[in-house]
Amino acid sequence: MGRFLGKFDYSVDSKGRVNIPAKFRKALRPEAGDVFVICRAPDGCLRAYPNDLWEQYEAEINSRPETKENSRLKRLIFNSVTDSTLDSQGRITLTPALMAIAGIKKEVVLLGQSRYIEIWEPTRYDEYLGAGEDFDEVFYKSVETMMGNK
Amino acid sequence: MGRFLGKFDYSVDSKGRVNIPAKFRKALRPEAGDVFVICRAPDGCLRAYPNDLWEQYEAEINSRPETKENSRLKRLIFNSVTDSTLDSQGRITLTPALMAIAGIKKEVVLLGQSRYIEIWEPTRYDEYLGAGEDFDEVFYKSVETMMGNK
DNA sequence: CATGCTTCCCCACAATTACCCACAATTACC
DNA sequence: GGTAATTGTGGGTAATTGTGGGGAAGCATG
Repeated sequence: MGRFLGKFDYSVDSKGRVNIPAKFRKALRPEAGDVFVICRAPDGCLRAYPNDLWEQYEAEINSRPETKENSRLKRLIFNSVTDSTLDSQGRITLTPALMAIAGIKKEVVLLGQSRYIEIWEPTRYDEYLGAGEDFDEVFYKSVETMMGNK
Repeated sequence: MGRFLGKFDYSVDSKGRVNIPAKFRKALRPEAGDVFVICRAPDGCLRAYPNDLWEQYEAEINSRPETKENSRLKRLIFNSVTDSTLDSQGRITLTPALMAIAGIKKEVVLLGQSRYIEIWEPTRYDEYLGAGEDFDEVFYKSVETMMGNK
């Protein structure tokens, strides 16, 4: 319970609304109160955090020393952060600013990442996954050790 | 108890449902809650992990620092992960995406791998076993490698 | 105060999925 | 070896899900 698994392809309607898979809605803890916090993430995608998890993340950021670098990171993050409550059909709404950052137009990929959800523009997503080492290489290099030992 | 042994040939119906051998269902620990997590595995097959085992794996991934490399690994893994609960007849459901990855159409081979189950397309499975070094070679080589490293 | 624009809430509908039942073949058991 | 339970496979139906759009309720603007 409380985990997001699976890849889903959805469309964005003219109002910027994006469906959240029923599976993910069921995985949402009641503490999150049907609220997602959406922010920009590395490699050109967005992340939707359940509200309760975001609060932990926010606390962690605030606890960092206020160096020049941390201040800049904080401003970059908060510049595009938006919270969105699920509507009665189970959708969230993306702001134009968020869509611009991720290059999202009419289609999105939703990627369950266990504790949060990533939102990608489909083409950008395919290019990201296609670049670099392929699955078997990465698997044998990094995963096998751990899976084998436990 | 709690181990999957044996090779089974089953069919995939029009809804993507695949039977799980009664023997495997009995071996499933109650902590798994009749849930399997199915993901892509090396050499063109799939793996079905009992939920409790998968959760250990997931926790380990989540504990890693968010480096560029780890992020990519995480996305590659989660890209093809789906969880499936046994239905009332003891079957799991494969998504079209998973079937495409493994080249599965109408038939599958289920291979008990002690802690998890591998799912293969029959032809691909036979070719994999037939190609490359034979049993004796691999066996002795593997033992020697272990001796050398210890 | 009226007008336009946006935001939210509700309704509608096609497609998909989950749940249930059925049945033949196999296996277990006495 | 015969009978009863279990197992593997298929399909039908009802509920859910994904998607779109309409209309009321705010909020700024002229």
